[in-house]
Amino acid sequence: MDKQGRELLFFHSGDFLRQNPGVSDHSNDRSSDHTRPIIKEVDFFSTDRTIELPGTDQEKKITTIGSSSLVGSSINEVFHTCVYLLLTQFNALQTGLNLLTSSSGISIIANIKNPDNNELSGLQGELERLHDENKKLRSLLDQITKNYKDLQAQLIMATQKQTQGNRMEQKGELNDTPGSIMSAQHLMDPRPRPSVALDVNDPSVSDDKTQEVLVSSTNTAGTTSQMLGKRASVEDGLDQTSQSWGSPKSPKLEHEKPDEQVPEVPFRKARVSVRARSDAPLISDGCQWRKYGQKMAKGNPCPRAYYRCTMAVGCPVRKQVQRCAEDKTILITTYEGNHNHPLPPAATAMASTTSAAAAMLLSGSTTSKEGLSSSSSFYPSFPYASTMATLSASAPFPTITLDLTQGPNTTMPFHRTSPSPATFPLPLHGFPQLLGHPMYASPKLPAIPSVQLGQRHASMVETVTAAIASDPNFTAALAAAISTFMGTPRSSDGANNLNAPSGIPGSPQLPQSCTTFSTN
DNA sequence: CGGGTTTGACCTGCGC
DNA sequence: GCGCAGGTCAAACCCG
Repeated sequence: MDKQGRELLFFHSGDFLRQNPGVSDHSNDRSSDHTRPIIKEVDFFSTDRTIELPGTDQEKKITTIGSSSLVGSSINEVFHTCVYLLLTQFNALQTGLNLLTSSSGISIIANIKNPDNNELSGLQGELERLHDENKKLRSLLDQITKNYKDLQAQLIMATQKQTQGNRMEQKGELNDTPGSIMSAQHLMDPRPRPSVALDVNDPSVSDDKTQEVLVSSTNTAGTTSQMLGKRASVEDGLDQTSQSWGSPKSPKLEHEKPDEQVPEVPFRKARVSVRARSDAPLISDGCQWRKYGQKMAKGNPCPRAYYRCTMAVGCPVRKQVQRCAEDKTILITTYEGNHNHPLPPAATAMASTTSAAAAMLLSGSTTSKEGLSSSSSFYPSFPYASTMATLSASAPFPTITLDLTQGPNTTMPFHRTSPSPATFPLPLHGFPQLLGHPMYASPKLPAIPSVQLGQRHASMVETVTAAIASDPNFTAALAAAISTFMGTPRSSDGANNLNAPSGIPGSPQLPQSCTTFSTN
């Protein structure tokens, strides 16, 4: 069992774009350039990471990554490297620009107050130097963006190659499995590729024995991740005990479906816990749930209720609902599993959020185990990220906790009021990485029951765009990188992808990739 | 009567 | 091995 402790913090892009203490230190002390560390092993979840500054070393690093090592190393690792480099590069760059601007302003003021010619000339020289450096930084930013695009193209190519290789292996192992069309998301998954084809679009797939797998994989990449997780657990010899929510009863579940001959494979399942203030016994997430149990949990006077999804027979999704022992106004809803059925619009948001969060959790779990810490931040340089989404290290399952009960920023540009605080369909369809945004961290997350899905989706896109648009130069690269990291839509999903109201296959834009996420 | 809830029993994993 | 806690089952019950 992998009990690797982890804490994952989602970040608010706009926040970290504006703040970076580590870089500011550097900007004030240019002599520290030579001491900056070089990324030797990029760990997306590393907790002991120093933000680096733009410079030749990193340029070389990016060039190296962009030109080689794609084939030899895990695509996931490579991509993590890319994303991390982009983040760090831009972090440093952004801060550098801001500080330069600030420095320029100080220089001007100094000129007014001290009209000494020598000092004036010195300040002007400094100003020019700063301008030059500003230009360099901007060009570097352009280069980073370009490198990212190049790397993304290489990633796609490598993905295709690897997919082809997997098909060959799959044909060798399972003659009855159809060829699969795996998206980059699948290859982003750090786990080994499954030997079971997951192509749901293949019309030849009619075998009931594989239907559940196929259906599950149809809806989202999240399911694929979990299926891949199953495979990985077996191949790695890790986690031999069932880690599904129904772990003790999972064999029984198998018995309930005698014709279901998908092998029982233990796998790690990520949980997504949502903390929200609500007086209602349940949060309205759009799904239909049936309560199947209730227990008194230790250390909590409030009972824990167990629900399973009843929207489709055999849907593995379950959730636990329990009030916080410390604050009974806080309702803790923990989701696990992926829906194996189409979701109604109202349920898509939450399902996508939980799925994507879980996918991200699982995706990063194997690439940087050594860098994970139970008490450290995912992005220590993102000051607003704390308390937004954390990953529990003590939990038997990797669990992301999305804390919606507190927000660091009360100046919410997108705040909406709602007459019905009992429900809050999260408008986070596929944007789990933005859960750290103050908008979604409001103590009173608004419900938008009257808003049509399309409108909500559109406004959500705008919201997301605004949230990460602190710097337009970085928006495209970061959004594409993160969205791909979180899960690229399967362009082959076609009609099966009911959660993609307006998906644009192949586009690296954030909204498209996210719309295909569901809890499957 | 069908579907959902309640609740005690049971199973399983884990720590000591 | 034993006890505890988490999770699930399933019969009884409730409700529309």
